[in-house]
Amino acid sequence: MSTPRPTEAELDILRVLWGLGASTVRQIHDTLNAERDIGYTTILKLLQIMFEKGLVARDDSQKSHIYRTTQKAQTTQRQLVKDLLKRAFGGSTEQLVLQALSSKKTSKQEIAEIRRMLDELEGGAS
Amino acid sequence: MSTPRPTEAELDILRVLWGLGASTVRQIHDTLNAERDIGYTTILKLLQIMFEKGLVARDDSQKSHIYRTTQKAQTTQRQLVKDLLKRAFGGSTEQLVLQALSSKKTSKQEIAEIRRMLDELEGGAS
DNA sequence: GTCTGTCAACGAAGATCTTCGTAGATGAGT
DNA sequence: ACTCATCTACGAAGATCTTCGTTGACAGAC
Repeated sequence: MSTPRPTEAELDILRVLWGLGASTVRQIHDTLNAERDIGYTTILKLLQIMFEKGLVARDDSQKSHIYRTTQKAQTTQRQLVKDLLKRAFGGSTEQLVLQALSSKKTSKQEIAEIRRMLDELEGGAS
Repeated sequence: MSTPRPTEAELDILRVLWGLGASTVRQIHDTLNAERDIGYTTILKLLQIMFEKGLVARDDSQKSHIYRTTQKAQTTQRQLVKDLLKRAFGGSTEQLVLQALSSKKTSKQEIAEIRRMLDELEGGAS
């Protein structure tokens, strides 16, 4: 039983948690509310739903419960990429990478970084 | 007024249209129904909705209307990648590329292909 | 001209997602 | 003990998405 794919609003919250680490509803709301108008109880409700889905865990030993992700950012991100790869690119990794690189101006530094990753990947794997 | 992001079911249909080119509802249904059980009228309804959204155009000069995409596959794919980049990766292209490459075993050939793309990208752009 | 199969149009039910108001609990300060 | 601020829990409304049944149009076969 794996965790389901997060919805859009849920992903917003996960993104905040990846940035802040374990947080209270208040902290998450403050962060997210700076980007877009959103009610406190909306965040709370979402976290409760995410808790039921297993997307987050919580420590309720304090009055203000503390939420944290159950999956590493990498794991969730990889799943999302895998989905997109299958649903939109028919599994063609290089097409996805191509669009990723051309969807945004990519700096020479980033390109060098990616080259390094390719080297590692080629060196290590089959 | 740009076209909205396709939903999951809509993307299934776009993927078929990218593969087949302009098609009738029947053709799309036959293709998609081979993958998963789905009613004919479901496809029809989706195409009508997609038509209203501007995701597809249609030629209704024949009894069987013929649908085609209004955007090139590349355009839609790039938009989807851009969204994912922003929503899940905080804009870090290299993280996305990294996850793309490690989400599936990537062949040496694919890696070489990607290297070539990097060369081109670096040659042309800033 | 009637029957049969195929088609588009329409409406609607059910699921899921998003959002928030309200109510009730709890702890801090006075 | 009372009040105020803060917190969780709950329910529900509205939006969107997904799916398909039904209906009526139409064309070809007989």
